[in-house]
Amino acid sequence: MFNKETEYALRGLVYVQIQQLKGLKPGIIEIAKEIDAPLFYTGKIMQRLVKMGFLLSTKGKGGGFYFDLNKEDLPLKTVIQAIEGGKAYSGCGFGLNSCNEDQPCSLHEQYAPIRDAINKLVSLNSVQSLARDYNDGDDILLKREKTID
Amino acid sequence: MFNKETEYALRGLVYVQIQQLKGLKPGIIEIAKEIDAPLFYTGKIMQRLVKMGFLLSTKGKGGGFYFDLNKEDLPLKTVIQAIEGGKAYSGCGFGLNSCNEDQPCSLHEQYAPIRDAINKLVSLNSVQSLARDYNDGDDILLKREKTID
DNA sequence: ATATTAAAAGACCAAAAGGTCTTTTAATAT
DNA sequence: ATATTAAAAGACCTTTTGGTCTTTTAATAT
Ligand code: FES
Ligand code: FES
Repeated sequence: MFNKETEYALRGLVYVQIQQLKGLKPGIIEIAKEIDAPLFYTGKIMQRLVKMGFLLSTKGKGGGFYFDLNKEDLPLKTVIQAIEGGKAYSGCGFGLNSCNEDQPCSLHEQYAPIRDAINKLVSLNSVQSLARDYNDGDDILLKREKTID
Repeated sequence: MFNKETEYALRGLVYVQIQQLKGLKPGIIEIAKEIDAPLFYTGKIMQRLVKMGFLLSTKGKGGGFYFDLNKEDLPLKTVIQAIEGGKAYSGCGFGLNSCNEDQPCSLHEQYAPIRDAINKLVSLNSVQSLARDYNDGDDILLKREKTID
């Protein structure tokens, strides 16, 4: 669905928000462990997210990542677009030059509603809404135990 | 949506089928030009498809690519899976360990129907059905003229 | 036979994605 | 002030994806 960087970014952001709801400010080591992502890579990605302005951080003792409470909710789409670019889920399913209604490909009629649904999903869901959902009970959002076979 | 190799493969297969309906047997040079893909890369991909048993080819004069008429229609999904592997559109939208109903993530309820729709689309549409649709009139399946700006 | 044609095989290359690690900078606590 | 802590910066590496090109093999036509 998404590439690794986007996946780790979304999971990391949601994890930070979950902790923030508990009044905590997690660091890279904790985040990487909890979202089950490579430590240094997670660090790099979180730093990129800070530079992009999606969240804040402080260095030193007691430091970590946190959200500016004055900012509005961050839709998944905003993060996805910032990392993967606008082409994600905006183009033709068949790889033609940008999909449109006037010159639809054979798959357009079937694909367009799917693409619209994906767009809706990532627009309506935010880092904050997912974190709130998570807080409501289930503990399987970020890291799932591998089923024993 | 798909990676380049899958895109070129699908376009190439559909193009071969379209030509076959006209009694023709296109070669790499023609295919690459018509589907607007890199010549040598197209060649490599078409060869891989032959080796995978999706279509046939003959060398030498009058040679080219064609389908075994005795075989049944080739669903897009079969091609996609052969190239990109089974993980495509079978996993969790959030990157957890394989999506399932028992331990759904926060997005599962919204994502599952989308994933199912994609699966249905690539299962119900085949190289042959797309080629037949194409033959019905519109000429924009494989290569679209860039709109003048 | 042999010249021609076109796919098959495979070596090779470039860019992007994914990932690791060290050094530097900025907080905080003592 | 200085030791400690943790993010920032950035060099570096590996794998995958995407792509190019040459050589070989197998058809066909003369
Ligand atoms: S034109 Fe191909 S999906 Fe819209
Ligand atoms: S468990 Fe995440 S989409 Fe199904």
